[in-house]
Amino acid sequence: MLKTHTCGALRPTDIGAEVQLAGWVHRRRDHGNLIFVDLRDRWGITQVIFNSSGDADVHRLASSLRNEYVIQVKGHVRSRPAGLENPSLPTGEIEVAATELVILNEAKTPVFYINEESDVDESLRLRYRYLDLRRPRMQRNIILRHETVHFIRNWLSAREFVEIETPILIKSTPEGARDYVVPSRLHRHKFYALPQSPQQLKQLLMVAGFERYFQIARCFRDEDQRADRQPEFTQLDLEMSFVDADDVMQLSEDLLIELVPAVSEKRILYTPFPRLTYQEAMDRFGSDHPDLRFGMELADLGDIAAGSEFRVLSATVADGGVAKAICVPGGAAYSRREIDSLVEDAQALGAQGLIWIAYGEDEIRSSAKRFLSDAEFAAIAERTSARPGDLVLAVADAWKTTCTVLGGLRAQLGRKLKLADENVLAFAWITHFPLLEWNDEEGRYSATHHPFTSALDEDLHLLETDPARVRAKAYDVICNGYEIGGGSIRIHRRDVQSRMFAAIGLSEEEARAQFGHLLDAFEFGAPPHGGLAWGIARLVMLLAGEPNIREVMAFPKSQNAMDLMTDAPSPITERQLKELHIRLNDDER
RNA sequence: GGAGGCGUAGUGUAGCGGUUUAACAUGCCGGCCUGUCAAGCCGGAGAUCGCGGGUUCGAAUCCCGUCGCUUCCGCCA
Repeated sequence: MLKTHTCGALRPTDIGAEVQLAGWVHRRRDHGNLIFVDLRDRWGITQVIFNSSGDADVHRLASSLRNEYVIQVKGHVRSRPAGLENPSLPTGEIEVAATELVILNEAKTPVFYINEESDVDESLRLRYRYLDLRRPRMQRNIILRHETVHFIRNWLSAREFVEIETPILIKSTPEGARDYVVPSRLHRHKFYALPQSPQQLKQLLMVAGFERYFQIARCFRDEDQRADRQPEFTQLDLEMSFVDADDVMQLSEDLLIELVPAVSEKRILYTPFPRLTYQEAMDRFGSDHPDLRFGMELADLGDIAAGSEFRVLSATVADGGVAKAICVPGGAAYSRREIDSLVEDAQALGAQGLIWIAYGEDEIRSSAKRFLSDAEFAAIAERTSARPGDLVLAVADAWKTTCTVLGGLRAQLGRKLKLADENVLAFAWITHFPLLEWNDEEGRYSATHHPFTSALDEDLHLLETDPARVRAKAYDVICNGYEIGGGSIRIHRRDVQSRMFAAIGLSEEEARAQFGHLLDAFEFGAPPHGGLAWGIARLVMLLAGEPNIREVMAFPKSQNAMDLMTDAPSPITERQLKELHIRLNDDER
């Protein structure tokens, strides 16, 4: 070892010891005859002092040090003079008086500050990720991620789960997200796909009798990015046999409840985790992954709307739509411009329009001033608990549109008004998702979750007659407005799986071609099974209090899926293309 | 595929409603300095204002296009 101690280790009890440290020059303060160097490694910072009254060569060499030089120092530990301790450093009571100095490597001036927290252009950070990762924030986050994964592995291993790796080169299936594909050299014109998740493989592991499986699994989806979404990501993937939905939820809830205090300072708001049905989550919060750290719930104005002279309201309700509203505390003070921008936001979210009512101290301003009676304004205020000074935003539209628009505004205003306590994690379960969703584009139903999800026993008989009403044995775990994970009890019977494929418009032949391995397996004694998967980075992002997923990934991609450091994706050679039997279509470049 | 934001010395920003030597902070280089810890003081270098085109007597500034980063919608079994 080039060092006897880390830069975070030395304490007053070490005074007098001869030590050797190695690390990066975090900062230097050159007083001429006296040079202070803050030496940094992963574990901390130790002040090293070079004095011209000592070895002149060492002192001269020290004056050539610059930020981020990699050095090795030998010296003895001594206490700092009285009154000159640095209480903000764990090593602040001591310093190392250097007797020897080796410059292990010089460094160019960093392209951005490593030694202070400051905003840097994202593309620079990504291009020089190895420098970005030196910064304390990133070191903390990456280590937190390690601790999280480590805890999960130990916890599950202690409960007889087996970690099993599944292949990265698998079969492409057109259902679901767009696959990343890999051309085959040995098989002309054929392709592997990278897994969107190990879903089918873990089900086959249940058929294989492992009963309790998990994996920290890399997954790939060729879809566009979001702040919480990368094309390549890591899941905690988990599957169990002979369980029902409650068993899987309880186990992962227990894991989360023990994990959070073990790795973070965050407090879990509600235990046990509240359980909301999909219907209830949409009705009350306008989202299937609402932020439960604040209220601002959607109020139903159905009865008020039904009896109103205001046609926009009454006709919508008469046509089977709904009318709902949220109350924005203090919103009556918003300028007309701010309100107009909320109307625009609502339209961008899919609403035909947004009715706003500003309840002032002595007068009411409203976009529906001419259409609503005083009694109706009063009834709406009562229903939404609006007080003088508040702003009510109402939407009348189809149920789902109304809910998602108001849910979107609720999320946006919650952030703007800082209604959420950032030290808190509000976990909850969302259950009773619809099994199928109508896909307008393809003119057929598609699976809400995935086509291996089983229906509620009491709804299964509707699969052929009224598919939209079938609810799933599926559950999502949500936190602070993010979907952290989801899972389900799977179909384990061949006949039921065939009915499901038929319900999403897959012919027997197509099902056979795409999922034959699964159907076959179900004929060899598949046990009842279910599981779930968490997005590891999303969870760590919340634990770290970070606003986006890149902050907890060592080497994330940019929004257009590029690796700005290595410049991937990049062209390949003609020879590689030839081996892969691929000819590029230059017309499409 | 669509909508918005940003792009000015190494870095972070100001200047944008037309007239500047393109400003400030920090970093960088040099000098002074024996108790600093975001060290201090003095001096210096450093920017074809992302790129291309247009309007104008004159463009960092206005217009068009393009590239990069980012946020959102679509998409994400």
